[in-house]
Amino acid sequence: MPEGHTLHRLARAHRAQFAGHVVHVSSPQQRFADAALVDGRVLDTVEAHGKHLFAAFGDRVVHVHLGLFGKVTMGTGAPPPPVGAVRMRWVAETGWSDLRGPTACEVLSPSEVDAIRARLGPDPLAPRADGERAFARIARSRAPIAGLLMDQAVVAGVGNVYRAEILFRHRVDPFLPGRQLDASRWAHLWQDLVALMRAGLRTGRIVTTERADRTRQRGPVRREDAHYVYRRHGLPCRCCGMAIRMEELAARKLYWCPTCQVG
DNA sequence: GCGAAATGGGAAA
DNA sequence: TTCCCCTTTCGCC
Repeated sequence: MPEGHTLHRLARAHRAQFAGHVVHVSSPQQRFADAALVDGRVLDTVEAHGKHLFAAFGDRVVHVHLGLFGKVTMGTGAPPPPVGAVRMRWVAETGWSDLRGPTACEVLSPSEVDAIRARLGPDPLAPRADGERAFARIARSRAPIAGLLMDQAVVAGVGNVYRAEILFRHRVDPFLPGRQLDASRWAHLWQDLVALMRAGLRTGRIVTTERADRTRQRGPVRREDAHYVYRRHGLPCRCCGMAIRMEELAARKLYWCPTCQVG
């Protein structure tokens, strides 16, 4: 489930399990030849910025981007025999981790990492993320807000689920040009996005149909009740009953309520 | 067993 | 805007 919260969870889990340990890095699938460059080194730390993951082994950094299909499985004890296409495997005395299907899995220098980070917008899950910086770009763009939210140079870490849900929660028309979005409306949306993604970081799920600050107090939300509009195309809006709509925007499916989200 | 879809993004046109 | 890549899972024969 690779939106930003997933990467921050992975960073945290890998720090907890591998930081300070010698890691044996390999590529059972053989498609990550550079594994040898970091194999046997001590892992310093792992950080996430948006949907990018950076694992530092001294001056060599493993950069991972899961893309749409990438997945990580990990465990303690001895690693199981590799099943399927394992691009990268980590094994340490504390456990193991397998990476499958990533868009990117490469070894970079610190300056190459800086270059990637420099082109990313603020990450709502970063400690002092600056929503104003994102708004500065939004406010001078004619592009639809739904597209801007998915642009990692504007906001890093938002994917198709969070963008559809955050727009619904604030009743924003997804096709509204960025420059027509009020600063105060954006400020509320950003604040809510931070809370929502923090809840996702805590729970490992994207649940948007209740207030983010209450997700721990209530019983588990059923899968079919977790979203307002995402993949609810044709189903009645939870607020007005109108059929939720779906349309492709920049090759990604966009879901919204045509009556709740206007103007 | 096969085709489609899935939380992405980069390069090419 | 269109194509292409990555892998697994699910629905439908």
